[in-house]
Amino acid sequence: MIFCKTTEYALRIMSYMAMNEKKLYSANNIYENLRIPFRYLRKQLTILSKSGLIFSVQGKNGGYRLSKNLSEISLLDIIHAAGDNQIYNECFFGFQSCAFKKKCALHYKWEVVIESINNVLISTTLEELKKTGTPDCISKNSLIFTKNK
Amino acid sequence: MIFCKTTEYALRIMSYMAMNEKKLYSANNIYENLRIPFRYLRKQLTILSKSGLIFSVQGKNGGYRLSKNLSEISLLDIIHAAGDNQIYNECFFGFQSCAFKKKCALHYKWEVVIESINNVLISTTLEELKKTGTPDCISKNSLIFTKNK
DNA sequence: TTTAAATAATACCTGGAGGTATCATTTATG
DNA sequence: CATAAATGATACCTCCAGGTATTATTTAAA
Ligand code: SF4
Ligand code: SF4
Repeated sequence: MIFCKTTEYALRIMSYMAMNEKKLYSANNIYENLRIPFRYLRKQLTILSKSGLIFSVQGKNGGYRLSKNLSEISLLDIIHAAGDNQIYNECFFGFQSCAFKKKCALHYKWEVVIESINNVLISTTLEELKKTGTPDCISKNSLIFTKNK
Repeated sequence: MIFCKTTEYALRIMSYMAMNEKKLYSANNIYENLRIPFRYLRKQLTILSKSGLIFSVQGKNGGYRLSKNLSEISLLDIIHAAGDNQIYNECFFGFQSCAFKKKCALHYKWEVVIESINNVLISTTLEELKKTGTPDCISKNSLIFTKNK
């Protein structure tokens, strides 16, 4: 699945919030739509707030709102904001670095894969996602995971 | 890093053993070259044996040997043999399946990435790896991780 | 000014991946 | 046949991602 759950959650949340960049989304609202375990969701939202990609408004009628333009938030930004510092290493076998001139059969093949991943993550912004309306898809999909608060 | 450690270990082990398909490799030999934590390595070797990709010879001078032709062992085979049942899901957000006609902006973009991963895993066999001599690279690289038995 | 609805902080619980430790079994060889 | 060198089986340890629980703080609005 490539991303860890927490990162996936962050991607879902941010994509959902991209629906309406002006709106203040409460944790409750997000929970109702994404069905991410409530208390964990709350925790992640504060983490995302601290990252600066969104900001929070406390008190009654509070919530969260994007703090940048959609076009200024890439998927990679979100991944980092979620605290996922995983680097998409280029060695297929997971070695830190290859000290050898002669590369194995996988080296270049895999480099292409890694680059295509990074390319998607860097070049795709929330703006692009909004156009095709992901969040709707997301919220409906998540109804599969029926959980109680 | 895409693969879990255990899977990485399996890939390293099998690639190393592909160097000489006739040879019986002892756990000690593999340890000396790959520096995978010894007892864990032992455990993984028995798992790989049970999977059928390699077989073990017990007793003095025993060890492990590939039980198929190099061309018959793909990277995906190895991953499965290592007990890694992860399916390379096509939904970027990690949803099980998309019940919607209208796909989000990431759907096709990501499908391409996933397919390229699966393509490498399915189409690359140990035969191909042997040609370029990965194992040497692997063994030298692993000396970085100096551990004691 | 009190209350209720929201977020913040903090500490704890849990399962499973990765790693250890110990003992049992197999077998070549002197 | 005794020994040493190998693998097999099993049980345990440890850390951390993911998830819970509790209490504190902020603020709109009745
Ligand atoms: S040559 Fe192969 S083993 Fe060495 S760094 Fe590249 S992918 Fe990894
Ligand atoms: S359309 Fe988007 S959210 Fe829906 S399954 Fe495809 S990638 Fe996932």
